[in-house]
Amino acid sequence: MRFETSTIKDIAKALGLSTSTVSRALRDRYEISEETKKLVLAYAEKVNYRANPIARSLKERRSYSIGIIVSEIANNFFSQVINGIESIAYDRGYHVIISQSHESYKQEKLNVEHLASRSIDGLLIALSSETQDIAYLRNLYGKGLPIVFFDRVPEDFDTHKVIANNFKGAFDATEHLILSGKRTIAHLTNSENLSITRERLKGYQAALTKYNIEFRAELVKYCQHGGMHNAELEQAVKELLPLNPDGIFISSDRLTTGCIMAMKKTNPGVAHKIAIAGFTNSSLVELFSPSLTSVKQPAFEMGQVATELLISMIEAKRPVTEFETKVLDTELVRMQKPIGNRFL
Amino acid sequence: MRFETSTIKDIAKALGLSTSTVSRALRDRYEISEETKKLVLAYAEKVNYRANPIARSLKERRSYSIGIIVSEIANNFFSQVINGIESIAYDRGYHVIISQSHESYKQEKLNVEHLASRSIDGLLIALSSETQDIAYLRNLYGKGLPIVFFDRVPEDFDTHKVIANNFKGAFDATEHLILSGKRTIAHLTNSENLSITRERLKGYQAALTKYNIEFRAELVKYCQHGGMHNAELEQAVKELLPLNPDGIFISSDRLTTGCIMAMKKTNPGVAHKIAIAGFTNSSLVELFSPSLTSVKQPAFEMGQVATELLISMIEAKRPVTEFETKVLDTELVRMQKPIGNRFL
DNA sequence: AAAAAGTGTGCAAACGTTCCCAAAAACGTG
DNA sequence: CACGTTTTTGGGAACGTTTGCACACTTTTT
Repeated sequence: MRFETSTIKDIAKALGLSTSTVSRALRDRYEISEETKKLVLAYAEKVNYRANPIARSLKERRSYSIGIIVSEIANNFFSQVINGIESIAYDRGYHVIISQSHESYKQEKLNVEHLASRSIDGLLIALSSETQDIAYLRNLYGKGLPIVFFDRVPEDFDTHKVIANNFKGAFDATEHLILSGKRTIAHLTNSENLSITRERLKGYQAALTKYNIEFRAELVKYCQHGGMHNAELEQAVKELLPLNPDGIFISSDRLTTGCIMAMKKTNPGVAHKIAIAGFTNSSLVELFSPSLTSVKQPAFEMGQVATELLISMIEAKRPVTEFETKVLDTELVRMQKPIGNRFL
Repeated sequence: MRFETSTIKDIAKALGLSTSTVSRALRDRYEISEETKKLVLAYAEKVNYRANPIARSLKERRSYSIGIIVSEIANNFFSQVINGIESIAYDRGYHVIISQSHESYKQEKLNVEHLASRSIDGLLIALSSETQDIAYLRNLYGKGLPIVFFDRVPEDFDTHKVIANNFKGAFDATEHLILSGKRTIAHLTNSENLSITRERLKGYQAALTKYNIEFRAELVKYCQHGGMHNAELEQAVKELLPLNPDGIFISSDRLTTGCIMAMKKTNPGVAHKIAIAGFTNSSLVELFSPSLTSVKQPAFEMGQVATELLISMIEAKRPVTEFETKVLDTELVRMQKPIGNRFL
């Protein structure tokens, strides 16, 4: 069950030309007389000709599509990044294929390899929290697949990368808590595997240092699965609360919302007593209770920049050897103060 | 810049066989000796052979991929539907390509036609709130492209459809408000173009009727852009509040969150005085303040069912003529009562 | 022992493009 | 008007598969 469309051959036959001529007219390549070109174009328009992208891909050995790997599309940050990616990709004639790793290394690898076999022209990827071994990416990269990392990037991989200024974002958030008078500030974060985890931890520590607050390792809790499992989060919260933190800095979107949820569930009483600052791109934070201070990443822009870089690699005539790591600034959105004695 | 992989030809050459034999061994078709099959399979495994899906698509005139059109992936409901779709599609060997209409008819049409030209084998679509004219879909459908609608479905289009029990969901939510003592219940809803709008309106009306509450048209506000524009939402809220509703039933995910946001912004004082019940699949509702009663759709399941139906159409040997409309039940999640005098 | 049936394999065409190469047409130029 | 040069066109291979057909060989049937 497939539907018929007119091909270049049909046009050639109808016009008494060769397929090569028609192809040239359509693609506007090489020398071709203005006259025949017009003729062909007019006829193509008339029969509503659409080039078959599959055939084109086969011949040209590229697909005009780029693969995206994120852990979860149901995540404000990532869906905004994807919107940024699309905005550039479509403009430049590329299609995007989105895959989700669900924070699983196995799934991530499977998806990447699936995409690669579908001859994507390039890959945009934010690593899963489980990922430690990126040999399979090196392998593909070595074979010539352009890759640009964003958000969660590996350290020793020579290619373009786009990240937020995680250090500063974390520093600002922590400093904000300190300036509101908090002294026992916990840090709930993602798997140590991730670059963002390490960078944000450093920002957190730097802020403590600046204000002469001792860093206490037991106040830092890692969630290996990035908050995908509720049990993990609740466990972390359960371990943290007995230490009586008066503030908590949380380092990722899902963890932030998940943590508040876990606190409300396990210790509803204290949820409002602890000041929260966390990375999140949710547009709904204003509705949250308890309210929180959030670090917003320029997600849309991150997607755009990463895509520009990727396309530049794809379309480069010679292998690219100069790589850059773009760092984009985050924005601190301060908690809204309660009005009166009601939490609004 | 493209990377080399081994082809069927390479294998044939290495093994001294013909490409046909290799192809048959790989595809496990026709009569082929157990022996050669093993030989080929072993070698293919060794060189990590991956069939080129592009070539296969060209030859077979199908792509093993299905297109998805939703208005927005950054929407809890739709991202859950997509997860459901993926769960089935991948199992059955299909790839999914996601496109967003951003509630724009033009964008929707463009995306669909783009997908069609990329020879997707079938289409799963939830119409944009702007869409009135679906002639272009009929056209493709007439040419043989299998289409299954979900959530937002057209009335007179003979194909499979999967929807939630919108009438009942709306009825339950409205009834809940009534049973909590509300008598002036407003209804904030999407564009009249959408099936879900009409069905939910009926459910709302039925509940009012059951409890002898007069239906007042001025209490119903439509948002043509489905809450994509803040101005639209704020305007609706501004028109609604002077009518002094004590309850409000909201008919979509984005509108629900958007409306609360708009109320808090424009009239923070009353936001907590109006009982809210709305359709939303957000996992974050528990964090919201004011809290609300929500109608949850079985989004994941909806994606699964729609995909099953679509694949059955794709793989049908003869044109399908018997169509079904599956209706899935919604779930009412009652508002959590405030604990003590704090809104938790 | 010959014919029929069954089994495994290879050849070659096809899917719809693009593009190299050569041929043909058009044009200058001495 | 013969020649070179430029412009335009067509032939045909190639991209990596799948598959109808034919052929060769083996086995069964008569």
